[in-house]
Amino acid sequence: MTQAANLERIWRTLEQVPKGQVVTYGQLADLAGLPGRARLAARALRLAPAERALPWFRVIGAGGRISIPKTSPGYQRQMELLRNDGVEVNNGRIKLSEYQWQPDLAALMWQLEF
DNA sequence: ACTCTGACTCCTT
DNA sequence: GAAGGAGCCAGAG
Repeated sequence: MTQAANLERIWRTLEQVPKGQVVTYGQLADLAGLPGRARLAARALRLAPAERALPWFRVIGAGGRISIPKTSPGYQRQMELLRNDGVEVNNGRIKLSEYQWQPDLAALMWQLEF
């Protein structure tokens, strides 16, 4: 498995996340078939080509917290985008019990290609 | 080869 | 809660 392939898996998994729902870095890595590689998921987001228009803002830290420093401009941007999705964000926190993505089998079928 | 660093997590204070 | 430490993996210097 090359690194490029791992990034691709993460990106494709991220594309499945529907509007109004979120995933944590760890969950995204797990779903992409890369258990325990939350940091790789974070890196994948940073390296994601803009033209791909991935919903990077639907990825949050474990426990439902926005994982961007409050001092960074990206913090406010992510909150806006999430609220635009209809997701409630209170003081940088999101209720996972309500918004965490629960993928169905169909959404993960693409993985069988590997 | 080695040290640093990070859009991460988990566990302990 | 906040803070610190330890795994963690990859890229950068």
